[in-house]
Amino acid sequence: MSASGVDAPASPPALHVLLARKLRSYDSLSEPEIGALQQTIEGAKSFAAGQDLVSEGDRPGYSSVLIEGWAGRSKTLANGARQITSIHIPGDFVDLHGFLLHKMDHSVVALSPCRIAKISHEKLRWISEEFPHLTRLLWLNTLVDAGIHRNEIVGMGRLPAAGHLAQLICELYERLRAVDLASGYAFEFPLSQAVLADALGLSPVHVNRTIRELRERNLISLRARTLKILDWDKLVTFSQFDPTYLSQFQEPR
Amino acid sequence: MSASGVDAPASPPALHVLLARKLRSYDSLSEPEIGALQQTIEGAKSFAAGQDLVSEGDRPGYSSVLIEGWAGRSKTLANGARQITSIHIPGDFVDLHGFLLHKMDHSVVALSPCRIAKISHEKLRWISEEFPHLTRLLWLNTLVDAGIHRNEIVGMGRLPAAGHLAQLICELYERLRAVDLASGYAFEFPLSQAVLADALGLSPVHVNRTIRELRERNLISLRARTLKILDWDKLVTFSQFDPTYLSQFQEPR
DNA sequence: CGAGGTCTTGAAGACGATCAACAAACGTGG
DNA sequence: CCACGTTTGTTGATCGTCTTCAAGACCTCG
Repeated sequence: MSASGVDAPASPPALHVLLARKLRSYDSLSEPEIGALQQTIEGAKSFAAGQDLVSEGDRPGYSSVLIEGWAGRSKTLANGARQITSIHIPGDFVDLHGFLLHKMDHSVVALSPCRIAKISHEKLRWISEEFPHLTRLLWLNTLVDAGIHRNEIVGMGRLPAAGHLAQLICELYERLRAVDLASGYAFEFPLSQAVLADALGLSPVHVNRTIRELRERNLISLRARTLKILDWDKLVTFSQFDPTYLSQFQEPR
Repeated sequence: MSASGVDAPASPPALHVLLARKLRSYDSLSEPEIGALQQTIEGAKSFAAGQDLVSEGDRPGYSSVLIEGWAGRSKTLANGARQITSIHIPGDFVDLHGFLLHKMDHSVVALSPCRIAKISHEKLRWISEEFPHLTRLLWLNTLVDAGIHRNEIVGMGRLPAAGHLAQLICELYERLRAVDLASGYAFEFPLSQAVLADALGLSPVHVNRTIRELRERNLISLRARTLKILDWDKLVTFSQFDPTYLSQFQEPR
């Protein structure tokens, strides 16, 4: 992992800090709730880019939180085509839904070198029995995922490629900022154009041309795995991005 | 769950029956849980096709369960284009996520004449404090919605129009069967081609041609708002439909 | 029976896919 | 540190799917 020009923290924060920060963006946490989270954490595990953290059809006994790196939820079709349904960044619970869904309806794949920590489903069940408020925040976390999915559907169905890509960039920026992984309007962007194509439902060639369009419009720069948003307001207007669905505002829940 | 093979019931079932049936497809319910559901029900309300049950930006104090008719979650863009992110049928909680999201990130629109019942968020909170197992089933209900969204993303991103439509038909059939709204392989299908276009992210003209393709392949017939699946196995193969994500099997949750 | 919505079809055009070739960047071992 | 192979990015040409525009048929319901 390279030391980049972007000001990533010297060492990644502990899981419960990362997770607590995320849940706190929805509502404040009590001491016992933080303690409960802390207790549930199990050891970290590393994955190389391209590896499956979880595979379609699995029935994992735990859920995983990303500590470092990016991951994606992906489905692969008979002809080998892959669709990434959502992209995940540090602090994201990549398969919290596995707790109740049991059988995974998709894979979770490392899109860059990743480190995760686990929370057993047994302990999640304990939380759901003993900590209703914390449970609601975990539930909310999965509801935000669903909101991300809905936005993706709108992007795929009704936006042209450039608008769709711009929207994804806006969303990732807001989410990265919420976990302190952006410096100014720049952030590390570890995805190849081929991966981006699988996320957007486009061909790699067209992703290349779509990025060029955003460059030529002076909306972004992307080079050496660093993405810079050159004009946030114009990018938001261009993509019709509305961050409501991310629910990044504290309210009693 | 054995299909009775009979026509739709003469009068629609009471809300708590419909909802209990749905949640029971995930796991069995205790008497107190059924009692709790029963207590939370508030009066029914009717909507004409095209009306909003809930509008984007609303902060409703209750969530709605469809008793009769079809509804859709929809977002509208600046140019007036509409994208329906999911279609809902009787027994579906159309905006359970509003309980924790608070501000609606999309509208819910009646796609046919609808009747709904309400459950106040206050009572949902009470359930989440007092009935952890029932809460997990409600949570699961929203997770299945997210799975439906993910499947839609795959359909939009990586399937041709005909495959995508076929997939949607397979999904709707399975969901309708689960609430006894299919007789054999036929069911009432109240959507116009224009509405279907907004759900699939296509133009109405192309939806027309796509339906024709499925007809010509002898996969479906669609006439007088009645859809018949002529060859289930071929339709499943053609659309690569895999119902895992619907989680319609009982397990301890 | 008329009117509006819905369905159907044709023709032309746009957006994105595919195929092919090459350039640039990266990483690994010598 | 350079050489070399592999992955990633870039560009052009052609093709196909889906969109748009337009017109007419059909259906449904007052």
